[in-house]
Amino acid sequence: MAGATLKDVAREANVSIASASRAINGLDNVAEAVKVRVLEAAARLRYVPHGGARSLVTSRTNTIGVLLPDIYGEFFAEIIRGVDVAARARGLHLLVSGSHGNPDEAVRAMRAMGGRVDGLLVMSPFVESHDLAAILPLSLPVVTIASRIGSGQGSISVDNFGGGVTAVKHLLEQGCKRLAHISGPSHNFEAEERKRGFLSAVRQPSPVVFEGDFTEESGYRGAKAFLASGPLPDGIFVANDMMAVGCLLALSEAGVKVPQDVALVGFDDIPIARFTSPPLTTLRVGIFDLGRRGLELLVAALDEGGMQEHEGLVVTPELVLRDSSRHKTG
Amino acid sequence: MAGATLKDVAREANVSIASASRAINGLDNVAEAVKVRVLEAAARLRYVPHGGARSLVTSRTNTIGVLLPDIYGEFFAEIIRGVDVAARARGLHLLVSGSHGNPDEAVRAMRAMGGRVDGLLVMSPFVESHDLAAILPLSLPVVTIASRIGSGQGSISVDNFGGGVTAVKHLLEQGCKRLAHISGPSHNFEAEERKRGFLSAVRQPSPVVFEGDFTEESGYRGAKAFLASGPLPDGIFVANDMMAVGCLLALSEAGVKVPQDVALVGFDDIPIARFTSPPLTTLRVGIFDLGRRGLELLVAALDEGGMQEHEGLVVTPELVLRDSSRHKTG
DNA sequence: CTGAAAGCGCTTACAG
DNA sequence: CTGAAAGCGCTTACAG
Repeated sequence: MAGATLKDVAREANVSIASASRAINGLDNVAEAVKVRVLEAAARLRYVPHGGARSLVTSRTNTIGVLLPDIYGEFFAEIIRGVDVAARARGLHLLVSGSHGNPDEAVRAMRAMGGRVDGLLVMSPFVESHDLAAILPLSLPVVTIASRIGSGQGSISVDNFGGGVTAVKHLLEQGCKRLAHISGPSHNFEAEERKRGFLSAVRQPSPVVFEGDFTEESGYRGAKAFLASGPLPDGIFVANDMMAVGCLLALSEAGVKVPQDVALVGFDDIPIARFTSPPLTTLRVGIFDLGRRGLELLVAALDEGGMQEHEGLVVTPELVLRDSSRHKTG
Repeated sequence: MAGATLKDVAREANVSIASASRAINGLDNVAEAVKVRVLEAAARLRYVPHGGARSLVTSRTNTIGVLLPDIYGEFFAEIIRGVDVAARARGLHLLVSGSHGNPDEAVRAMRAMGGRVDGLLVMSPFVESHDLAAILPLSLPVVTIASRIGSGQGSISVDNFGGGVTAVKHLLEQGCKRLAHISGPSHNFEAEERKRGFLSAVRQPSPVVFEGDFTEESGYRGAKAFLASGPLPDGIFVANDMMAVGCLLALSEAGVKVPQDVALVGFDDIPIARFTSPPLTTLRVGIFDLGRRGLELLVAALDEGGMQEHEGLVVTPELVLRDSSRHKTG
């Protein structure tokens, strides 16, 4: 009832607990007969090794902590999936903590994970370098994904600025003259970078920017705002696909044709993007790969003993051309 | 460098490790002065308690294992979010393992988690009761979410059959005469239940059923198939919203009007559902709540010592009425 | 190939 | 309020 221990298995198999341990762990310095007897005993007793005891003596938890922000939906899921697949391939467990709405919560979560993981994968727009430094044991490798801080043993980030520039250039090439932007929330680092890219590439005196919050609804409101005020833009760069979907709906309700009247470029290439009407031109970041490569970077750091500095990896978003931006008014 | 231990903290604070332990854990049988000194020493040394050692002696890991199938997207993310929020409120950690494409993998993952968690939250269409029984220590409480097995210390499931019935009844009330169904993959338990509900409620000799796989693309193909063969149905129950989105696109490309020509009902109420054109009538299951309540059920089982049997909780999907089904040909 | 023993870092009666 | 000591379940030199 209370869970069999290695001692129980050893007794049942008539061997020492040292031999039992070796058999369970598949070491080769065990007689075949002993191995068989131990494994059978273990199965009979439903023996499950106590991970804590093991990690106490090996000083390895084989667990990676994953700290996520309070982002919902596809993006979140894809990152985890990438991390998860890569972790399983290496026999690593994942201790996940998500939904941190503010820096304090995130820091508390990191603290709580500290003693149970070999390394940390942090994806949080909140956590600052000095928070990390204050809270973690010196020896815990940290890799950040798409976060503000670039410290730790490595980082993977997305060139959001470059993505914004690419979007604008593309719209200009399509012949758009009056560009507008629906941005993400201003406290979000990635959102700010995309906006900065937009502003730096746009060739207009004072381009219209509507601040959304990455939800479909705010995209809807953004388009409504454009429709209500002044001349309608003929090209909109929307900071994520979710908002672009809301934007499409508002435009379609207003009888505005996409891309004939207004060309649209989103960001993320969420699965739904190719199924909107018209399909959405967008900037794709391999989200799954972001997670996968983040974990790989962390594992590399662990293998090296943890203290090497790695350069930040920067992933460039790729323009995925679909009908929502085939403008060509010219 | 190698991480400070409680012994280091005790030495630094000039107290016994017993007192240090008490101070760190906030017990009240410690002199205020000692408490302060210990906490300061801990901060100075960046002390982080070793979770394994702690769980070894308390026989509590304060960690819940979460086993997920290889479902992507919203659903997955929302479940985790619900579980995560509820877990954090109780100071519990989450050990997550996802993307299990087959029973063996799922069972292996459960085994691996066994010795590191206080209980298991299983969401998998694959795992059977006898798998559980064979693999887990007798004492590990298990709660299943939306899974085939209803054993363990409790289960939360969705009345998928009832949802299918509700969808059909609604379509019939709208005046639809020729119903069709786009189903999920046949190896999926939930998909089968929805189809069974559809078939049992539909009043037609041999209703058309297209087997999809829960992706937008298969919904698209399903609609194409209906368009290509025989008389077009005037009402379609699509087994999830993702496929319904693909379905909408195919219909719109073919110039078929929704809901005038064909009424549509989806399943899930994913965020995008209210932003399709027309907005999608669908069956909503509070996915977040499914996760939250699953964790709560598990915690209750833990508190009771783990061995109580609980009844299965069944959540009834709720019809969310939107324009895609306002048919009224009559 | 095998076993006795030390020790990983912690908590918790127990005695004071 | 405090400390010395036992022990949680495991792995790993070490000696045989």
